[in-house]
Order: sequence, then C-alpha cells, then structure tokens
Amino acid sequence: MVKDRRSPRPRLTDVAERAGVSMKTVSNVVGGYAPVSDRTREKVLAAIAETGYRPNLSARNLARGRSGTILLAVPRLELPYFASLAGHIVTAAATRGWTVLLHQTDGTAEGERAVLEEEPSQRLDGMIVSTQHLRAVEVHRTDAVPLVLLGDLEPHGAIAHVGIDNWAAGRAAAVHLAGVGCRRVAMIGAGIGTTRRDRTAGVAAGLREAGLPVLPELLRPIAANTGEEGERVVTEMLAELRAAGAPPPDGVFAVTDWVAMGALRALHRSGLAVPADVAVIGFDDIPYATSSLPTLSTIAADRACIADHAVALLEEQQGSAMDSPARTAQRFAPFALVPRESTARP
Amino acid sequence: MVKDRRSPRPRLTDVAERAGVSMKTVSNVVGGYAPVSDRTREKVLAAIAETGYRPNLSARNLARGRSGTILLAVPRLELPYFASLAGHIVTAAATRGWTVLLHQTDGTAEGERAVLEEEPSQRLDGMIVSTQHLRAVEVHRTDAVPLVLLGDLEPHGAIAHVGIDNWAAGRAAAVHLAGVGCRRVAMIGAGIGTTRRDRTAGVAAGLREAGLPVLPELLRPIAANTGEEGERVVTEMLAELRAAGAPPPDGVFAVTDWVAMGALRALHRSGLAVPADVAVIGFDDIPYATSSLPTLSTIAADRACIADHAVALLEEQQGSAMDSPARTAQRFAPFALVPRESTARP
DNA sequence: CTGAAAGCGCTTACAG
DNA sequence: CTGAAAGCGCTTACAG
Repeated sequence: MVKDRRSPRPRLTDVAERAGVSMKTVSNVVGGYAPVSDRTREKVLAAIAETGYRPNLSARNLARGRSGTILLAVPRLELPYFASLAGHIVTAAATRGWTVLLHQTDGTAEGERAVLEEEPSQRLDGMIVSTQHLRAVEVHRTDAVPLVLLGDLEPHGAIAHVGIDNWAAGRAAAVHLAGVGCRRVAMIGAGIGTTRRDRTAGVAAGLREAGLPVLPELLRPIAANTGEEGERVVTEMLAELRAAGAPPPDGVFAVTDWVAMGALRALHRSGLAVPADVAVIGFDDIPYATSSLPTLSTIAADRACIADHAVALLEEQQGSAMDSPARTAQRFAPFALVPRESTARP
Repeated sequence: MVKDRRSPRPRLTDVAERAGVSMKTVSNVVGGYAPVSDRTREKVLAAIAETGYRPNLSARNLARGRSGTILLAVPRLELPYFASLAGHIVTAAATRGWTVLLHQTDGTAEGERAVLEEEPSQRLDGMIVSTQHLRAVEVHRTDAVPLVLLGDLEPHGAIAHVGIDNWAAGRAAAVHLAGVGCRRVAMIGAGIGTTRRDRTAGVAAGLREAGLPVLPELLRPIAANTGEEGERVVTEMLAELRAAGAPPPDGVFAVTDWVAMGALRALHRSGLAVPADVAVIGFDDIPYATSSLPTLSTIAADRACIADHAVALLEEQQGSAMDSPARTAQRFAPFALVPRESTARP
C-alpha cells in the first residue's frame, strides 16, 4: 500500500463524510459508545478501512477528560520479575486505552515514599505501585488519583491491593522442603519478621505444621534482596554456626531467586553440595532460575493475573467516589511451586 | 497541603488570570516557547505554584499535532539487558515530554517484522526498535514515522541506528581471553557467522590478532540466546570434541550472559573447572552476572548513552524531511570489559 | 515582549 | 438510532 506522505492523517470527519453519516455515528462505531445499526456500522467500517483512519488519542482523552496514562512504579526494571510484570501490565493497560508511564523506586523506602507523595509531573488516570518497604498503613492518599498497591502487604482494607497469597506460598515452600527431608530450614531475606502474613511467616507456619522447628539462628534478615547480600549473609550464617559447633542447615528458603543464587554461591564455597547436603528454594521464577547451578526450585506467581487485576481495579476506580469498594479491594492471584534440581532428592 | 477534591484541576487560563497576564504568556513560560521578561516570569511561576498547575499533555499534544508517545520494541522485557535499556529510554523520553509505549517482539524475526510493518493501533511520534534477526537492508520504511534501530546491524547508511561497536567489543573480549592464556577459544551464540561486523566477527579478529587460531569446530551457532540453548550446545560441542579425540576449549566467548550461564552449567557437568580449565566471558553485564558460580566476566554497554542517542535521534527526525541526516545517522555508545571470576587466573 | 482568537480532533449532552 | 454544536485545554500564527 503506497501512502502519500504529504496527505494529512484522516480524521473522524473524513470518515464520516466518506460514509455519509455524522461524526457522532463514526465516533460511536469506533469507541463503541452507543449501539449503531448493522447497515450503518458496515458503511462506517468500510470508510475506516478505505481511509486508514486511526483515532487521535490526545483528542479523545482531552474530550473525555482523562489523561490516558497510568503510572507503574517498580523497584528496578532490571529485575526480571518486575520487568515481566511490567510487560503484562502494559498489555492489560493497552486493552483499556492506557499508556503506561514507567517509574523506578530503586527498591528503597524513600523511592517508594517519593512516588506516592510527590506531585507527578503530568496528570495520571491512576497509579500502580509495587512496594517492598512501605507498609500499607503508612500510605496516605494525597489526592483522588486511583491507586493500586502491589506486593507483600498486610491486609488492612484501606487501599486497593493485589498480589499472591504470600503466606500460602511460603507455607507451600516449607512443606516442599519438609517433603524432601529437610529438618533444619534457614530463611534468608529482607523483611524477615516484619509482617505477620508475609512469605517468611508462611514458611514458619509450614515448618511447624510439618513438625519442624523454627530455629532463630537460621532466620537471617538481609539489607537488600540481591545476590550479593544473599551470599554475604549465608556465608556469615555458616561461619557462625560452625563457630558455635552447630550443624549447617539442610534446607534454605530464600525470599527471592536472586537471593537464592547468592545462597548457592555461599553454600558451594563452604563445601556444601546442593541439593545433596542442602536443598534450596527461591521465589519469583526468573528466567535465570533454569540456568543456575543447580537449577532453582521456586514459587511462580501468575503475573498476568496480577497485572489484569491491578489494571481492572484502576478502571473500576475511575470517577468513582473515594468510598467506592474498588478503592479498597484486595485481590489475590494464583501461584505455583516449581520443583527443580536445587530441591531434587532421590 | 490539603486539597479540595471537588475543585477542578487548574488550567492555563486560571494561572493567567491569577498572574494578570494572557494565556499565551503563561504558555511561553511553561513550555519555554518564547522569551519572557524576568518580572513577568516570576509572576507566572508564583501563580503556578499557588494554583498547583500542571499541564494537560493531551491538550498540548493535540494542539502541537503530535501524539506524545513513542514506541519501544524489545525482544522480551524479562531480559534484564532490555529491561534496563527500557528504563533508560523511558527516562530520556520523559525529558522530551514523551511517553513510551512498550512492545515485545518475543525475539523472533516475525515479531520484529510485525512491529516494523504493521499499522500501529495509535499514532506515534517515533519508534525505537531493537532488532536481532532483521538485517537493516530488509527494513523497509512504510511511512514517515521517525525510526531508530538498536542492535547489531551492519552499517549501511539507510536507517538511523545506535548501538555499541560490537565488533570492537568482541575483539576486546578475545584479547582478554588471550591475555589470560587461552589458546583454543570457542564462540557460542545465535547469529554466529551471519554478519560481518558483529561481536563474533570481532572475537575472530581479536583471536587472529593475538596469534590464535579460529577453529571451525569451536564456532557454535545456537537457535536462541537463552541459558538452555547455551547449555545444550556447549554440552553437544564437548561431546563431539571428545568423540573426535580433540581437547576441549580453554576459553569460551558467549554472545550473551544468559548463554554464558548455560555454558557454565555444561562445563561443570562435564567436569571442567571455570576458570581453571576454561575461562568464560559473556556479554551484557546483567545483574545476575555477579551471582553466578563463578561470577561472570562480561562486556558492559553504556545503556544510558544508547538510550540518550536513540531518543535524541528521534527528536531530530521530528518534522524533518525524509532525507534529513537524522534519518540515517549511525551513533555509537561506549562499552567496558568487566573482568570477574570466570576469567580470573593467577 | 504581550494579547485576542482560531484551531488541533475528538466526545457528549441535547434535540430529534 | 442519528445530527448539529459546544467544549475539552492547550499552541500558534497574527497583530500589536
């Protein structure tokens, strides 16, 4: 199809003229705003095809009084879990005519606070914010912009929130470790002990359920969920246990696959074999979980489902009163435990 | 600051009224379109601060005849290299008032072709497309939408392109491997042997320069740049060499860190120690390169620089004729070789 | 350096 | 189910 570069883009008027109907009717067909007779619809669709018309979203948004963009804040896009989530959110948002403005909080409490409290540089139809540090009770709504929180939050009912049931996922991981024979399970990760219903709390519950102890010396909070930190803390833990004459753990739960990769390094350097001596399970199912040595057992959240829920909740909040149920809804997405080499025992 | 939720958002008119000037003047201050006297500017800025005014981008874009959005196509957002690049591009685009529409090609030739040839669903001020399969000569411009290609392209001068000098980077990797004593270097990766100035061609040149042979049996193209493929192909190569009574390589160049991680697995399973028996170097410097066993030496591209160049080229192409130099400019960003454990020898 | 006014391309009461 | 017209909030010649 050859196009004349100098001819201006076709507008709604051009389509209307060609189809012999009013702009309003074309608008109704394109936007699905009101029912149109089949005959008219066909004429309009033909005219759209002939002219190659595509709507001008700026004009549409201006007329409808919305910005057409939502903001998505994640710790770092470089982390595959969040990148993947972002991809799904972009897709879900596009379905509703939204463009996603990406924002990175750098995974710090200040970064999270900033995006929630500072004035955005442009108008937004809504915000999806993935928090790691900020507790939901600390989030104060500064205005009426629709907001959905993602992540590991305590259910408190004041702000819309979507995530997986981290507690249940942690519990499943613990049951899996117990099932492959672990008796001394260590937990490594940021946020350990801070919330009541998070993944590490679930692990503890799962261990108790399996009749295993939750040993304080094996609970290791870390400063950041990175591989380096995971390696450092596990190395430290092994040294302390050795010094105390205590045996090493025979199972490790890491809050994140990246942390688990660091744990793998630390265990290897201490001469412990995975999974023979120590079984290791991570969380997130990043692409690299299948390329580590050994491959990593992990918990995989249904990220597409999380994305759909989040964007849907934003849509339900559009124009709704501050006390609408969509403002405070809590939605859960499913997860799956993916067993791989790091917990494979005969 | 308490805000009345029911009061409508302040507009340019409101600011103008408050400052006692015309809309045009406020517009000039906000957009920097024309010089304004210091005294007037101050009055306007004060009024903006008092009203909490923020521009409506839909209205601005409509008036200026642009869409305010550019499209960025990457193979998969889950790959940290591209996620990081996307983050930088979002930042660079925001500086120029652009919102980035994210698109994933899935890393396939069809996906790349589709985004370049199909009609976008909305109007775009430009496109940045990261290609892996499509050769630049195959890219046919279907319309006047500004376009910048990213990736490993042959310089041909017909379409704007930004990337690092992959050939030089490959050469640097080869020189590094030679420097740590490698004599039999294998190359693993998709696209091997397809282009003349790409990273693997650079590796070959670097090896020759160091007086080392480029051994055909050590050149291994793979179907996709993934860890699984890297592991499969290296395993296969080692088996073939063994069967032929040939020694294994003592150095491996992988086109991607992820492929290198797969190579690490294959080497380990074949009983070869890294770096003692085989030195391994990857490409991209993904965050996990510091968490693999051993940590991965790699080539790090200056992604912020790539992003800046790409967005700047798009801006230069705005409204310019099809024969403007920005339509065909080639720009290079710097890179660095990052030595880690996988090539560390005493 | 500043003003008054037209226009960007849509949507949406309102009237039929 | 369809039309004619106002309006969304900006920018930009044009005139001063």
